[in-house]
Amino acid sequence: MLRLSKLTDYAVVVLTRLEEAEEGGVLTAPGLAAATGLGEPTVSKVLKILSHAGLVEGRRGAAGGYRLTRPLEAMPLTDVITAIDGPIALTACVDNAAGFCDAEATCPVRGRWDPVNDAIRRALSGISIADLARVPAIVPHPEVAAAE
Amino acid sequence: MLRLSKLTDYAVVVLTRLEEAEEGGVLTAPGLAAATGLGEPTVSKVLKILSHAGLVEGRRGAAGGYRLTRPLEAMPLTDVITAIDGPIALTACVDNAAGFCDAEATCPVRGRWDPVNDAIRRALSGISIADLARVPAIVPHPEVAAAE
DNA sequence: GCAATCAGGACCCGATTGGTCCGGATTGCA
DNA sequence: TGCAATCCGGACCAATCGGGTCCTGATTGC
Repeated sequence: MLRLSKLTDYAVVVLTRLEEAEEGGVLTAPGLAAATGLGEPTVSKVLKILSHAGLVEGRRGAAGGYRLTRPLEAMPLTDVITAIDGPIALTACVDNAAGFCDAEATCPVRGRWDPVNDAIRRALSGISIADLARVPAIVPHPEVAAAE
Repeated sequence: MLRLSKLTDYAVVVLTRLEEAEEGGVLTAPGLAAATGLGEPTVSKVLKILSHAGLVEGRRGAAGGYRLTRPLEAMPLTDVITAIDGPIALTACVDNAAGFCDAEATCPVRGRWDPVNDAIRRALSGISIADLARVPAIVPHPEVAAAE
């Protein structure tokens, strides 16, 4: 798998749409939901998480909404993943997260994945949300273009 | 998260142990289970998957067991991950896997994660199981060494 | 004062994973 | 030739986790 959560996927979409439509103003959660085609509660949830992480800024009140705190080019993908999926670590038993294992003595994988985590972290840190945003992203359906 | 399954973790352990103890012979699944401290059915399951992927070779019969088909140095981590967790792809909607989305027109993330998948794939392909095996792996417990 | 919006949490449902077990096939040995 | 040991393949169940929804409160502008 190595799959990250759908929320992260949604986050990228929302962030992209935020930068597209932002013209000095703010966008509301329902507005973003309509623009992205996602459910309103889900979009709201994503925005709340992103706001918590400082990637977007929420403004309450009648004319409230959300606003980017930084341009997407200055927003590495790792920030979004970390915000939503937590720290980047492939296994449950990472450096300092564990602390209690039923069989710590016999557990043969302690700390072993660190280089892997590091490699992934490095690979991801070179990608910004802007890099994902400018991908064409609308390609003809693969099954149509090249039916397998 | 970005977490991969525990089975992959176990696989690395089993493979490492397999190379350690192998001296031209084979190791049985129960033997490996005892050596790794994992459950016998689980080890058996891992070995079956690895055998399916061609990473190990199972020999039936009375003096049967499992044997590595290649040295761990020639076994990239991606092979193990692919064998157990399936193809490396971060989202459900990857290049050719989808084909049917309820809202394909409004889905704004189509094919967007490809560069990310590629980056991760590249980062992981440079790591072999041997690289993980030779990590000290037994460090003093983090909570003891540096209580947070 | 009212309406609109964000903020935070609780909650439930579904899916995926982890783990176990069983019967069958194959091989070596007595 | 029979037996025992082992792998092989599948089905099966329980549990954890993530996805998604909803509700109530706090804040702000009109």
